[in-house]
Amino acid sequence: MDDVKILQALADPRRLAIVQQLASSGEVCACDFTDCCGVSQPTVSHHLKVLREAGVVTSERRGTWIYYRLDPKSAAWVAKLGHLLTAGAQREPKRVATKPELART
Amino acid sequence: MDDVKILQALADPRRLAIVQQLASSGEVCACDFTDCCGVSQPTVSHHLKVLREAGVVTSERRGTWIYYRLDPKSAAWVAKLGHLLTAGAQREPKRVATKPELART
DNA sequence: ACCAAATATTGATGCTTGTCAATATCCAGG
DNA sequence: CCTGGATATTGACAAGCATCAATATTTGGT
Repeated sequence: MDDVKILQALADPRRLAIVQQLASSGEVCACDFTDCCGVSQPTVSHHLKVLREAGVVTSERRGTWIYYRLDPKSAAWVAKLGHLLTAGAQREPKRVATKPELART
Repeated sequence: MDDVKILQALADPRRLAIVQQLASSGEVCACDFTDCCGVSQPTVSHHLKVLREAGVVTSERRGTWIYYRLDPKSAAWVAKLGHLLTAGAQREPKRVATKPELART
């Protein structure tokens, strides 16, 4: 599970919309994303592929339709990153010399 | 604060490295990122600009040096997204007909 | 076996982005 | 006010990416 791949997958307006719809619905048919994104079918297919290969979503075929849902592992990773950042944002600056060798005398 | 902008800012190996170093150190001088990223000084400056304009980091000038830290607001937003995704990943599929108008008879 | 609907792939195109060399700007000290 | 170090900007280039039209593939039903 590549860290940057997950962020790259989320860093697109259509894909973020897809992911947000998945988060609220739990499971969505691929054909329903065409409306949500206002973009052609091949483009939706492309975006779903990016999300799939990044491990953000999983797909399950049921008949002609393919249903998508969020992958818990990458979701957990994003949450972990969120905690890391919020913790880091509150941290007191390490006074352990950011740049010791160049410190003015 | 643009949602996608934040993710786009984080979705780069160098910038993620910068952000992670900030998370662990709390505050870092701009000059220290040159080593960490293995990339030229103008490129580091460019990445810091992207992070700044996305609201991911804040900068404070002290003499010749400029110190960077994480912005709590965007950090909180990432955490919120993480929670949204983890919650959505566990949700039971809405049985509220994903595609009612096309349902087979 | 054939048809229709859902999804995927291909190929082409225009836009965005990461990178660097060169140069410019800002700041503290002498 | 000039010099040296830190950071920013500019310009150029290559690589990546989102998008679509056209086409291919898969699947269930008849």
